[in-house]
Amino acid sequence: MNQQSTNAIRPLPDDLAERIDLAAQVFADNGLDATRIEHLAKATGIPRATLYYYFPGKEHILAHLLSRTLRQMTVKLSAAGAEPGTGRERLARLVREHLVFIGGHGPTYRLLFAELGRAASLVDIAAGVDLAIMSPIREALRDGQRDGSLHVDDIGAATSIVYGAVLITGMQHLLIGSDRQLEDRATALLGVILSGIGTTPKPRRGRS
Amino acid sequence: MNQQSTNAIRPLPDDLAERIDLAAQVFADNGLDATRIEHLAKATGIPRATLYYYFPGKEHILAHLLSRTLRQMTVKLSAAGAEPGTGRERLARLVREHLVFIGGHGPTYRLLFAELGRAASLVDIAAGVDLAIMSPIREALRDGQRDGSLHVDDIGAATSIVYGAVLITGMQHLLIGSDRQLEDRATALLGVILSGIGTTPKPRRGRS
DNA sequence: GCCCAGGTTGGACGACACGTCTAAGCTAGT
DNA sequence: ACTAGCTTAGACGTGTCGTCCAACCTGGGC
Repeated sequence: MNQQSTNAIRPLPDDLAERIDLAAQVFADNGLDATRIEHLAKATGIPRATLYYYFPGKEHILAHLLSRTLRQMTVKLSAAGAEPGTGRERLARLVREHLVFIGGHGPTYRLLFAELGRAASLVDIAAGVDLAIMSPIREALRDGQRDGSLHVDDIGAATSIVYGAVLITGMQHLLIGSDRQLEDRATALLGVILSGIGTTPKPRRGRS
Repeated sequence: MNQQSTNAIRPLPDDLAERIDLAAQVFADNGLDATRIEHLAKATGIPRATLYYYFPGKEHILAHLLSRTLRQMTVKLSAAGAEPGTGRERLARLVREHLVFIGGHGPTYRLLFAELGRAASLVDIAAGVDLAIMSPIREALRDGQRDGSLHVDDIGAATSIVYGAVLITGMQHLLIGSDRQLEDRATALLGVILSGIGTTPKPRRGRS
């Protein structure tokens, strides 16, 4: 299925498909409202008339970038979730690959984040996020429960926790930066998610 | 400190301050770009010229709404976190009050979410979120570690996990809806966060 | 080499929206 | 009665989006 057809009027030539990616930084820096078509033309090297030859308008260019980002995440995280291993190992891989994706796709990821909060979006971000991000997590949790590597009473809550933790950590990384490597953060996050932060009425608690 | 002065040109009369809140739904439904001043005038009952008498422009009206929402959250969550109790009890209260806030402030909460992803915002949302949301969580975790009601090795990671879980759960509630009460979701979330989802090499794991 | 269809593009243009400004009427205090 | 500030409609200038036209380029077919 050629999903880009909903945002582009016609298939994009290869070099134009490459260059349009440069629009992501402009949108991320300015937001849809303050981004001018002239800005996009300058940043991408694609003349205005050519942009309108391929896209119905500014918002469709943004939608194209978001759809493409969701597809990339779907491919990446499905692959990470599908590699052999216990549910726990797959979950660890998902958390790490997701944070690495965020680290490597800062502008487009912030666009996705902003768009999730916007009702009038041309892209069904919520559906895309469910497919690309939450389904692999859910699968790993379910399989982990089955293979004994995880203990999950409430898969829905656990899915929200894992995704939420990655999202906030990723956004902090993008907005604030950090000396900690994303891989280290992934390990720390997963450690706390697995161990929990509760205490049980036991004389001594062993570290796992 | 009158924080609204950075977004309003002059203090707002009481009835105007009330009516401007109605703009939140318009912004949430349409986004900044597609929201027209005329839309805002219609929804709030405040004429265009009056809006410009009090605000420098459309974006400042949005900024006003966001700042006010952050202040409300700061008040609400600081209070929830400051009530007497163990760290664990305060954390439970914070999670519940936060979700309840989301339930009662859908439009403005989605605006905050969208704005966090937008670089060109007039409001330092990241700073506002840290003050309003993450600080109370951090405090509760720290105190829980001290009073023995919680066991937290990595407070930064745990803070991201708690806030992220609430955020995703709240957004799901807003976007998808649910039959589950927010209070129930809060309880479920906290349960999983406290227990963790890992397994430890023990013959039997007690439920807490 | 010629022809043709489609791609590429600059720039003119109409429509729309933001924000500014003016002026008129209202309100409350003196 | 006067005055200052509030409230507001509507005219206006400017900027931007998106449409359209026309000219040039490119590649394939004959």
